[in-house]
Amino acid sequence: MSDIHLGFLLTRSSRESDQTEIEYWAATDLGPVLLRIPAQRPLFFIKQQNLKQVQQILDQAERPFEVKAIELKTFDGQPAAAVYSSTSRNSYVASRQLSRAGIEVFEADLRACDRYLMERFAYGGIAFSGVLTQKEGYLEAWDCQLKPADFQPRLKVLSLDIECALDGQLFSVGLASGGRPVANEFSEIAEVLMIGSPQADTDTAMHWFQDEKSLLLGLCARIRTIDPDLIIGWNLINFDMRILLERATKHNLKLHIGRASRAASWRSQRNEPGKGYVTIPGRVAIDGIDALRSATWRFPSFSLENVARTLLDRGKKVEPDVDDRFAEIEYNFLNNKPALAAYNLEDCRLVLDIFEHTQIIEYLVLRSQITGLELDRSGGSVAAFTNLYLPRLHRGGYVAPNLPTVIGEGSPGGYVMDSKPGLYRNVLVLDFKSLYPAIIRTFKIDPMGLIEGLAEAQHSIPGFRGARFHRNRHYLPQIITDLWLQRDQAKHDNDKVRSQAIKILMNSFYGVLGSTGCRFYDERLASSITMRGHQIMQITATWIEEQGYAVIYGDTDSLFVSLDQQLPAAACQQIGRQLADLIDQRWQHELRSKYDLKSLLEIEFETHFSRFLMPTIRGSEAGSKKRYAGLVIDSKNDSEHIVFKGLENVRTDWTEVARKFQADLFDCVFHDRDPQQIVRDVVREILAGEYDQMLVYRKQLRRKLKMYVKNVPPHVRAARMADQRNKTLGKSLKYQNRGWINYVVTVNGPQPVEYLESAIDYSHYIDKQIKPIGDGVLPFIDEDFDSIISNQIQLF
DNA sequence: TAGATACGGAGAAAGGT
DNA sequence: CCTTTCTCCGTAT
Repeated sequence: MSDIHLGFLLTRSSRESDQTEIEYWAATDLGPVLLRIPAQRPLFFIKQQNLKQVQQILDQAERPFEVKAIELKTFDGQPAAAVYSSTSRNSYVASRQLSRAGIEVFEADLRACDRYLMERFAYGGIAFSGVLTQKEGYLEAWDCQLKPADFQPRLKVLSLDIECALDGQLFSVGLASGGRPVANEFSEIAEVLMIGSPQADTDTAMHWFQDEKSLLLGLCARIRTIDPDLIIGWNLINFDMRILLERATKHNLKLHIGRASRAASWRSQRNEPGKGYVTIPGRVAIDGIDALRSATWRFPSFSLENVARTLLDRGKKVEPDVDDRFAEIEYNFLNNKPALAAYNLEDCRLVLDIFEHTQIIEYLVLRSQITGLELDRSGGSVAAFTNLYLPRLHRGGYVAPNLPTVIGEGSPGGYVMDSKPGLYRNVLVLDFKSLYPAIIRTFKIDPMGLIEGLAEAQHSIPGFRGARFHRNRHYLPQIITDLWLQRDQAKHDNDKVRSQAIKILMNSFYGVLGSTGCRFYDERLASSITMRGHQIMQITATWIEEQGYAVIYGDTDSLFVSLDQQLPAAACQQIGRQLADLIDQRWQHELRSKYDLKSLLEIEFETHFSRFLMPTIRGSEAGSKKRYAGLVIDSKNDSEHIVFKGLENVRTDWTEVARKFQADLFDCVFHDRDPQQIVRDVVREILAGEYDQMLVYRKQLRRKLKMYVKNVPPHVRAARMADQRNKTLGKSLKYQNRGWINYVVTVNGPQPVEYLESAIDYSHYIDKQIKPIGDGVLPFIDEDFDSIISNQIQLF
C-alpha cells in the first residue's frame, strides 16, 4: 500500500552509517509509524570566493564531499556555494576544518532532521507516502516522501512516577492513565510495579519483582506493551528518568522503553551535572513543570502538592520535610507496601489531572504545529523563529547569517514615562494592542528587508540606528499578519489555548531579534522596533494632552490618562472610546502622509480606574514607575476589585501580614474611610503575637549557597544556619543548590522557620514591613504613620 | 536544546567625615 | 556615624 497517510511528528533523529538516514516517529490513526528517509546529504554553505581554498582543504581530508555553486547569496551580497557531505559527521568535520582555516561557513549547525522539515514547512502535522511495512507493534515507511498537513493526533498518554530511597535505590514505579486527559486514547491504567513478595491485601493492581534489576526489566516490558506516545510526570526528566537510567546503568542494562524496543538515552546539560535531556525513540517524555512554565503558568511553588492544591483543590495540606518524606516512603516500603503503592499511584493521578485541567498537551501540540518545535522542547524561541524564517529566506535568495561576533551598544527597551504621583479619581488606561508586532507589520521590520532596504535607500522605509527597510521584500510582517489573523479567529472561536500559543510566539519575535543567541540578531532591527515604540508613545501622549487631558504615566505600550474628578463612569468610558478612535485615526493619517504606509497600530481603551494611586519613590518627591494601584468597578456584576501592580501586595518576597495590610489600607483609602483604626490594629496585633504565622519571609536562593560571597543577605544567612543545623543533625542539606527559603527575623537576626529558636523581632516587622506601606499611602490623605501609632510605639 | 530591557526597594558593603 | 554604591530579588511590559 502506498497511499497518503496523515500523522503528527513525535521524535526526530538521524542514523549515521556510511550514509545519513533521517528517522521520524509519527502518531497516526494507524498507530505509530517509523518514517525512514535514507541517503540524505547534509550540507552547509560557503562563499564562492573561497571555492578553491575549500576544495583544497577538503581534498586533503579524504572525506567524500561535493561543492556546488548555487543561486543564493550571503547578507553581505557574496554569491554562495553549497558543500554536501555523505554523513552529518563528515559535514561537521568539514565545517570545523574550514572554520579553523578562517573560512566562514553558513548554516553548518542545522541538524539534517530539522532542516528536512524546515525546508518543507512541515510543523508537527505531516502527510507522507511510501510503502508501509508491518513490524512488531508499529508500521514502517521506507524511503517516504513527506509534506505538511493538518492533523489532530489522538495521543496515548502515560503518567509515570517512581519511589526510591534517598540514594536512588528503587522501591516502586507507578503507572497511570485513563479517560481523564482529553486527548488520551487509553482506557484506565492504574498499577504499581514494586519490589517485594506478592501481597494479597492491596487495593492497587500490583506487579511484584524480586529485585531492582527485574523491576527495571519489567518496567521496560510494561511500557512497551502499553506503548504510549507521551510519558508524563512531575520533574520527570531530572528525577524519575535520570534515576531510572542511572539504576539501569548500575545493573549494566539499557532501558529499552522506546518504540521498536530501542533504548532511552541521556545527555547532560552543559555545566549542570545531574540535569539533562532524555531521548526515547518514538515517545516523548514531558515534564509537567517545564511544560506549564512554557505556557506561562506561574505558581509560588511548583511542587506537585502546591500545584495540585491550587488547580484541583487536592493534595496534602502541608508539604513534608524531604527527609521525613523519604523516611516515610522507606518505612512504608519495609512495612506497608499497600500504603506506598497507593501513595505512588496518587501522584501519577495528580499529574494526569493537572495535565487535563490545564490542557497543557493541547497547548504543546498547538505550539508544535505552529513552530515546528518538538513537543518536549521548552523555551526555544530562537529555534522557533529560525524554523519559520530560514526557509523563506532561502526562497528570497539568501543563506542565513551566522551568530553575531561583535556586539555594539545594544538596543534600548520600552519607554517608561516619568509619572505624576497622586491620589486620583477617574484614570483611563489606553493600551496599544501587541505594539511590537504591530510595529513590525507596519514599518516592515525584517532581517532580509533590512539588507534589501539599505540597498535601495530611495524608496525604503526609515528605521533607527541607520536602518532602512524594503517596502515589499520581507517575510516577518507577513508571518506575523498570518498569526495575527489566526489569533483573531481563535479568539472568535473562544479557543483560549490556541490564542495563548499564538500570543506567546508573536511576542517572542522582538526578543529574538534582540538576542545575540539568534543568527538574525541585528541592533538595527531591535532598535527600529523599540525606538519607534518610544516615538509612538511620546507623540500619542501629546495628542491626548492636546485634547485637554493629563497623561500621568505610561509604560512601553500603555498610557494612563487622568480625567475630571466629577465625571460619572459612563462619561469616562465614552471618553476612553473616543480617545482610542481618535488616536487610531491620527496614526492612519500620520503614517500615510509621512511614510506612505498603512498604519496597523491599534490602541484599545482597556480600563477605567474610578480611584487610582501613583506613589512616589520611597524618600523622594518623584513619581514611581512600574508601581501603582487602582479601583475598578464592574457595573455588570455590581462588584469591584483593586488592581495592584509592582507594589508590595504582589511581591512574593514580602510577608503575608504586609501584603494583607496594604490591601486593607488601599481599600480604606479608595473608599474614603479613615485608615487610622486599621493601622493601629495591625500594629497592636503584631505586638500581641496574633500574626506570628504571617511574619514569614519567603525568598528564592537563585544561586548556589557557596556563591554568595560579595555580601550575605538575610535569606542566605537563614539558609546557611539551616544547613548548618541539618549537618549537625545528620540530615540532608537542603539549601546548597538553589531553592526556596522561609525565614523569620528574630531578635538574633534571620532564622529559618524549621529551626526558629529566638523571639520574633516585632519591631522589625512594624518598622520594615508595615511602616513603609503606610508611608506610601498616608501622605496622600494628609496622614502620617508615625503620628497615628505614636502612643503605641512607646511600648517597645 | 540562547526571547528582551527597565525599574524599585532592602540590606550589606564600601567610602567619607 | 552617615552617605553612597553595590548586590540581590522580584516585578512590569
